[in-house]
Formats: sequence, structure tokens, C-alpha cells
Amino acid sequence: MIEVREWHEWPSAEAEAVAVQERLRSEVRFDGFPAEVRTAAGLDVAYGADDDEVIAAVTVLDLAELSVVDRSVVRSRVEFPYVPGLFAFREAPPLLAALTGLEVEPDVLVCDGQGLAHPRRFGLACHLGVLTDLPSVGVGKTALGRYDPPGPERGDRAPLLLDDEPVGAALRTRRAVKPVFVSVGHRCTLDEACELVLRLTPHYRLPETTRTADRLGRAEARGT
DNA sequence: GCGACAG
DNA sequence: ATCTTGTCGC
Repeated sequence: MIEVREWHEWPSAEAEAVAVQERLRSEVRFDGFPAEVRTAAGLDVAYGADDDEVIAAVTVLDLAELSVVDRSVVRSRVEFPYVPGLFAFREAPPLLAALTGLEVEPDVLVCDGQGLAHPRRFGLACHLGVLTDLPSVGVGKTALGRYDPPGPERGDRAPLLLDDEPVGAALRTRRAVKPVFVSVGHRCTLDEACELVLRLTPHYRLPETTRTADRLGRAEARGT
């Protein structure tokens, strides 16, 4: 079972949230994946009819078969507004609750958002990685930072730069399709993160992990 | 003042 | 995130 580290009090104001990020970011580790990486979790949040209703969904996939071996959904209410740079304070609480409901502990978390590609180098993927101490990678659909277009072939990549600093990669997962934006979350290298994302994208632009979690969340958002 | 701004 | 039809291409 996944142990979620105590995060003391969740911030209620933006200044507190920034302070939490600056304190926790020193705990991100960059040593590679553990030897055995057989399963990966996809995490996603869907929004319900009520303005403050959120549905956190997690699926665990077996990497060899890309089959779903476990899942968990949690409905709750948002207690933090969406603020660029503070995204994790909105989505991490429900996602951590959903992670707690898993029976199969995944070897790595694949998050729907950024990791180090963040103004303070502590995006959602870093946050979830540090609080669970599980390896994690961030996969964003839009970039936070600038990049030169990578080559057109699947697997082509270009550095993602923020403040003229490399923070991740624009990775092409499908030929001639907009790249995804991969960055390290916790306990992995950028190469490992990109390699994992390619393993998870044999057919579509987005990883199967995020796709299955997304479907699970929307199904729950509309009843059963 | 103007543009940027993960989901 | 979410509200939504048709359309182009493999």
C-alpha cells in the first residue's frame, strides 16, 4: 500500500503555497529508476457538474501488456483555485486520496502536468513524487517554457527551456503530431522519463496511462 | 500597458 | 478543466 507522507497543513493562501514548494523542492531526487519497473500509474482529474466537484482517477498499467491491473477513483471537492504555478495544490489532494485506494503499488507515477518544468522547478509530478517517495514523471500537453520544434519522427526530441535553463523535453510520440512535454518528477532521469513515455505511446500522442485514467475519471463524472 | 498563464 | 460539428487523412 502507498504511504503518503504527512504534508502538515495544506496552504490556504498563495504565499504559503509558494513557501511549501520552495521547501519541498530540495527533496526531489534524480537518481535513476529502481531496477524493476514493471508497472506505471496514470493520474488524472476530471471535473463534475458542480463547480467545485472533482473526480481523481488513477489506473495502474502493466508495462509489458499495457493492460490495466488496478484502478481507483475518488470524488471530492476542490479547496484551492487554479493558479498557474500552483496547480498541484488543486489536484494533488484528490490524487493522493485516490493513490491510497490502490491495492497494487505502481513502480512509477505518470502525471498529467509538469515536473521540473515549472517556475520554481516543482510541478505536480515533483510534488506527488516527493509526498509518496515514488518515482514520477510529468507529461504535459502544453509547454511551460520554450522549445525549438523537434524532428518529425516518433522519438525525436528537443530541449524544453525555462529561463534559458533545460527543464525537460518536447518529445514527439507520433509522427508529425504536436509533441508532449516531458520532465522529471522524482527519482528518475530525463532519458528514463522519455523512454517510459515512448513505451506508453505505441498508438496515440498521450500515454496509455493518462488515457485510461482520463476515461475512468469521466465515466465516474457522469455516473457509474 | 501588454502578453503569458501546467489543468 | 469544460462547452461542441464537421472535417481531413491514414
